[in-house]
Amino acid sequence: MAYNFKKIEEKWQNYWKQNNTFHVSNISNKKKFYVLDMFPYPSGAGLHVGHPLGYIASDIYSRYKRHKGFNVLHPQGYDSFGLPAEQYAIQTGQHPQKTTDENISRYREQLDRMGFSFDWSREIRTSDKTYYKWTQWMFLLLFDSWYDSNLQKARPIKELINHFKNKGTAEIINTSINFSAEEWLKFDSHQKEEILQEFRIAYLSEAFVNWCPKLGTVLANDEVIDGLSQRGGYEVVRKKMKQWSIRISSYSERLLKGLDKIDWPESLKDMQKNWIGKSKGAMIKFKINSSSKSISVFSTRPDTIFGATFLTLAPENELVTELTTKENKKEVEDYINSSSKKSERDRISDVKSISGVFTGSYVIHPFTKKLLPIWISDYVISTYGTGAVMAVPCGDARDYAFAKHFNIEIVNIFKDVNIDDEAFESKEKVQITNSDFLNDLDYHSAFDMACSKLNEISSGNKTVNYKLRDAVFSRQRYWGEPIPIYFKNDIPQPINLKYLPLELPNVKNYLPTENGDPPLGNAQNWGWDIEKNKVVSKSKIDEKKVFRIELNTMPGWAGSSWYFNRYMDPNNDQSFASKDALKYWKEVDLYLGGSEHATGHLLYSRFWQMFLYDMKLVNTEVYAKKLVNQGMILGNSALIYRDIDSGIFISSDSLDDEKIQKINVDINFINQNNELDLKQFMDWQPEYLEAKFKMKNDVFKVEREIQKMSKSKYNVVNPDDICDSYGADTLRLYEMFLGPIEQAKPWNTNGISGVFNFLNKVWKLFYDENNLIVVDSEPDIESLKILNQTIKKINHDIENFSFNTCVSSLMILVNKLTEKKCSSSKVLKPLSILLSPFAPHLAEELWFVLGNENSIIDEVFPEHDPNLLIEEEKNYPVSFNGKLKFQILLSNDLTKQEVEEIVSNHDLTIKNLNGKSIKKIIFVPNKIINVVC
RNA sequence: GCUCGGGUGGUGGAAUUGGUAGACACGUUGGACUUAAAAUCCAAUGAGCAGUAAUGUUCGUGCGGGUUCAAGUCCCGCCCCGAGUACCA
Repeated sequence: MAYNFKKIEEKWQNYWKQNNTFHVSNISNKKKFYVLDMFPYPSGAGLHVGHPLGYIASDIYSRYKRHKGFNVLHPQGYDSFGLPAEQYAIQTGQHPQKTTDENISRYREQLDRMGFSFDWSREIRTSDKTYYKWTQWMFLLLFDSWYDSNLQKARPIKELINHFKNKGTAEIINTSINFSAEEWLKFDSHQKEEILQEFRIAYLSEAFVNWCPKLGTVLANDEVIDGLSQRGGYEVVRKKMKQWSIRISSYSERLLKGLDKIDWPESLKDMQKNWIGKSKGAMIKFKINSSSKSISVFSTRPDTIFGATFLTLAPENELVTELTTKENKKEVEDYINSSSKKSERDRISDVKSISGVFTGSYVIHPFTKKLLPIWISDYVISTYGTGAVMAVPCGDARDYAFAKHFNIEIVNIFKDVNIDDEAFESKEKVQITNSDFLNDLDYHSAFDMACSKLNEISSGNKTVNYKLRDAVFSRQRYWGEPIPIYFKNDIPQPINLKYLPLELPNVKNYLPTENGDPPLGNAQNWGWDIEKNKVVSKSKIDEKKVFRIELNTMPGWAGSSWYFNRYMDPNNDQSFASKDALKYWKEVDLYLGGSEHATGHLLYSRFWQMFLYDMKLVNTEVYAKKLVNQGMILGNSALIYRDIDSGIFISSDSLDDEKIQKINVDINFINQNNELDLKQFMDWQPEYLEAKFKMKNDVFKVEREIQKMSKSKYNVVNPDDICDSYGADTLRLYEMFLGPIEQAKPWNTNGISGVFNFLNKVWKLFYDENNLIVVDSEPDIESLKILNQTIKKINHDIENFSFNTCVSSLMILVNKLTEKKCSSSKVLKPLSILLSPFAPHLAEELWFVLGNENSIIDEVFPEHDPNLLIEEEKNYPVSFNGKLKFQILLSNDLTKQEVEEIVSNHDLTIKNLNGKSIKKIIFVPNKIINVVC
């Protein structure tokens, strides 16, 4: 009988479905274990081979834990709000809800084929109103909260208002606003709200966006390539807009400290640490020469203050207009204009070109009272520190280059250091000179001294700065959660929690309105009636009873920042999850997903959970104890060149000196010789219908590049074909066999037949051409030994998420059993269970043919018998330098004397006591001896 | 640019974390079975040199240095590739 994977897989998938095998209860006397995957965004391209990599790994672990006797929660859902569905809606006019639903059912079909042990009764979708109701609810909590820096936690805004009523801003730290209780009571509602906005965790502020004037819309960074829009290749500028933001920066210190409490990969923690970017330094105030104002600067090197010879401001700095003198006005405006066309990333990463412009104004050095010129340069970023830099050319490479370029004075404050050619950036082994009271001090003492002197003359103080910025929360998009806020006389008002969800309205057009409003501006019914407490027609807005509703929607990260809590109790409509459910499941025990989320989702969700914890809504501040990163499966992308000036597409082999933009095209349009099918390409998107090409010998070649597999890169490979020709079990094993899960790797199917052969070999241990050949007799000792070795190794390797080596071990075992013709049920039974997490369909079938009636999933995972694992000693000589040389590796129980005896004996061999019996092998005279004869 | 990874045969990758580099697969070559092919099974397979052969020997983990009796593994300096870089998810 042959291995019929199709029949087997169908049979067991149906069995699991009919028996609710993977349904998990919140009530159990077993220990709980929560295994979570990062839920997918249901893109139109379907599930690609990269998605299952993590899901297979987590499924193996979940099934393993279940075999070990845990009550395992292993849910799945969809992060179903997002940009691509909206872009598709713009192109086709179809409602994103419709395409999202279609994509989800496609995903579900694909997921079902792979035999995952998900409990689908707990499925969630972020775009479902029963889900986003709670996202909106949490947003309003953020709106109605402030961060108390004294207590280091979030508190209800009401408590702050009470505090203002009684004490004004007294005792409130980390704020620049000051008023008394009496003053507070006299403020009108506008003024009060303005002040509260400085404290609310969700607040309105001006922030920069990518604005494309030609398309009349805000673009995501992903839609901008080399400063031009991906669609059409138009100019994009940075423009200020009123935006909702989340004050995540107030949690900087806790987010940093919290890293110590979680078992996440060190590299990922490092990334978050650096992203939060804590640095110690000083806030230094420089008085402006020509006005009463001053410029505050954050510097990590207050010790070098006497080396400061100018100040540099970001072009966006609010003081720029005021500081610019008449003579410099045109130059400054031109400069600001040109830098608004550069992306922030380009500005920071371009270290080679030096640009800047003098404002014409000066500040006064707090100690020397010398005048320092104020310059503007776009390497200074408005969102880091104060958007102004104290430039010390002798101690900073960038300032040095800037000063040389513009002929600004350079003062050397480092004793015995030559700075003729470059700045001296080290803090170590140097004394300060030329610096008045800091002379002869080292870095640390000078740092402290400078800070205390600044404090004395009220020109600054020691401070800590974080790079982490508040998170912009508004999107000028349709397909996202509506923000449950209406505006009464321009004051944002929360919609009462009772009336959530605020449902996403229908619109005729998913593009921004003619006057530049977000797509929700197209909604007819988008007024909030405060008497009826419901949405009414916009035409009824009268600013008395009916008010306009916020037009922006929430970003993708809103719904994904708390979803792990929802799985615990997904159908609850009284709360986001019941207290009992939250208490039982508590937190995620194993979270599996890509490291590309390191500074996005994985930081936002930690913040969100901390906030919920502060609000006493969850029981733990840490939502995922352990995180394992799955490396990305990379795709082989195809890119074509577009001439920026003419818009003509250029074949990759006929590029001259054109300035080009690279565009990803669908890999399905490319043949084996990397040639593009022009017809398919032109039909692909409306804007390419009229495309013109520069070709060579009538063919158009593309460039190939390895990139992450993603719909936006059009390089997606589906797993369906592999399920069709080899089956899900083969796919599962193969994806694991490809390499360690943490490692990124390009997709290829070269070795898949090896894994398929393995499953066939397993099958042949049970069946010959016609019959079941399993026998009850005792197995031979060698088969038993290797079985026990494998059991030991697999237990160890699963716990360490080393699934690729598990597969290898299984292969070795099966090869051995085949060689030994071992068909004893005493070996095949444990083999089936070992196989179960990896190839669950086949394992179930084998378990069944061995005469068992119940699913294999609740069988106890085998433990090895230590008596069968006594290591054999291996003997072999080593030689080098033309002479025979022996290494004697000693076990701990050999004495020196015994060693000498062995050495003196000329009949030497080397004993390799194989790792287990001796832990560490160290050199002479302790445990290793080299002997030359 | 900055932060974090990675680089081992023709290919994917092993290597008990400093102790026999190349497990397990793929591919390739040869053989068995077959009229033939597919499938399956067996054998060889890092490169070079010597030898009919068993075998011996040199070189080999991106590049250049270093530490060590011993380095794929640790340290210093480079090169290349990937991810993220604050509105893709």
